[in-house]
Amino acid sequence: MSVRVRFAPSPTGMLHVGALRDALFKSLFARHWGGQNILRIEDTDRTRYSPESEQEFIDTLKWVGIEFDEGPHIGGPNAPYRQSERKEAGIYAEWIVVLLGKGHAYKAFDTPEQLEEMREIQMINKRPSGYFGGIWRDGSPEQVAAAEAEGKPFVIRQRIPRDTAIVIEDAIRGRVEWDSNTVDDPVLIKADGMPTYHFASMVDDHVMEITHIIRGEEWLSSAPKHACLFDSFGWDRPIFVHCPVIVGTDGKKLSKRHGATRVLDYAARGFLKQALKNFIALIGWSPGDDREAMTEQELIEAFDIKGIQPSPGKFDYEKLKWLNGCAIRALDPEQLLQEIADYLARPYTTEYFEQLEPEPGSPNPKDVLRTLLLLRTTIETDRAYALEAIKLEQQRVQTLADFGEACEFFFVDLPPMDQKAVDKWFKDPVTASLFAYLLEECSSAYLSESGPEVYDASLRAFQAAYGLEKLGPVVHPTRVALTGKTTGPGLFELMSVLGPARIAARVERAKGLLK
RNA sequence: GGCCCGGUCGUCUAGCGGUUUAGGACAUCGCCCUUUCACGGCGAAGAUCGCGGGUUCGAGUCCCGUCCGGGCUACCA
Repeated sequence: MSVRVRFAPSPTGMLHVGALRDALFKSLFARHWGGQNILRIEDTDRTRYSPESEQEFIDTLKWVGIEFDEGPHIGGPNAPYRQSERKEAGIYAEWIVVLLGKGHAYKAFDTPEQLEEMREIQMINKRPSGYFGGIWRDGSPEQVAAAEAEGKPFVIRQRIPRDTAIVIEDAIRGRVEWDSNTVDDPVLIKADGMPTYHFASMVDDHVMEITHIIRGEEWLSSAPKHACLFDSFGWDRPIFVHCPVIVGTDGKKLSKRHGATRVLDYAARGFLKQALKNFIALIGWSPGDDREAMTEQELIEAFDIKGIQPSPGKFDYEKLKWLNGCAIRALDPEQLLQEIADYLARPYTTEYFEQLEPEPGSPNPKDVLRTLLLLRTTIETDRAYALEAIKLEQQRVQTLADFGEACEFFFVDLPPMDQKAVDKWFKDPVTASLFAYLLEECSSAYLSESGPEVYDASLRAFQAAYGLEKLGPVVHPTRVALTGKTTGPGLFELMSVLGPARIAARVERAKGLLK
């Protein structure tokens, strides 16, 4: 039998990195075994469901390149794939009748107040809290009929067997056992007729022939209920795989406090989908050897449940950046340029920086946005020039967003000058001669189509002519004059890309700044 | 309160009773490369494997206890 897994999110907000990890593991697992990956929307809680959120889930999944073989957006043999629609189709009603008939479920007419009081008493008595009986679990048919005749609202609960052990064999944690007397009777059908997760999900997993229930460890405590439900129906249990979760640096569940958790924000910050997936896969999973930077194909080939760690992992932003830098360097320049163009074409990229609050220690979002828009314009108007600039910066950035700031000096007429750099490098008397020399060189025809080696030779000729011991006094003032900064690509390479006209204009301006 | 899960360098991890002076990676520091910043290369520092008992000739690896952390304990998922 082929492997079948499902990503079954409840679209109640943004798609965060924890959900992405969940989806990624399943996708990798399905691809590894040549099985099917199914998308199912769990929207049985109508008060929390939002269609915008569902759209965000689909958009995000599309961006990261996690694909499904069946789902609400593409259909499939098990349609519909939204639980609200499956409810309308009568799927859950049909199965609850079966369960009721077998005596594994029962109607309970307790009021919320009664349940609340029950739990309080249980806590005080140091007993497991939850619904273990009351009058309805063992209510007589007459009592039930009477309550129904009165029109009292009711829920349908699962009848968990008592005085026995419930054992599951988890693929990551091994054998886990519960005393069934500590497992309460969960609600299967709510008073409004909607199924709960416990019921809808398990019924769907069976109907859709899911072979592995891969989910976060927060579900482990409900696993005995789910296992019992399969047993009650007489269905084969799928393999349970309870994955560790991703937590924030404080060890708590990832939330807004830990910085960005929305996957689309990572896209907007200029992370490559392959780097993000690579990084996310490495939290809680390892190929078993020392490999870290891996391609999609390598991840699929290496992915295995045996490599999943039982303990939760923290999200290390620094390592993500490193991996992203590796991914950028792995691209050939043409691909990279296309990647950048796509990145800049996405509306959310600009939107993100527009609404981002400035933070001390990181570049001002306004500046990032400005330089990014400049890069976009240049790619549109002078693609070849933009490509040359990007080639030179490819080795020194970590995110796509970094290209804006890094390439800025290539694209503006006169780059903004770093005053400290000017103060440091424009005071040597020889600098005036250097600038004069550069202007003269630029007016010579031979420089117009020159490569880096020609600029190299030209500057070294100046060094020799003035008997300078080191190249520094030549290189540094020139760099500041041309880029406004003390850091950046190799000077000769950058000069070759700028060309004599731009060089001349910048040197001319720099002359005016000399001490 | 109850039930369950987890615990190896700051972080992600390798380890599946002996080849371990516990390996790799990120971050940190140093050196090299070099016109700068990066990239790359080399190296340093960093974990008595939460703690305490066992089992064993031998334990990070098995068992028990304990502590700490987390999850669940909804007519949420």
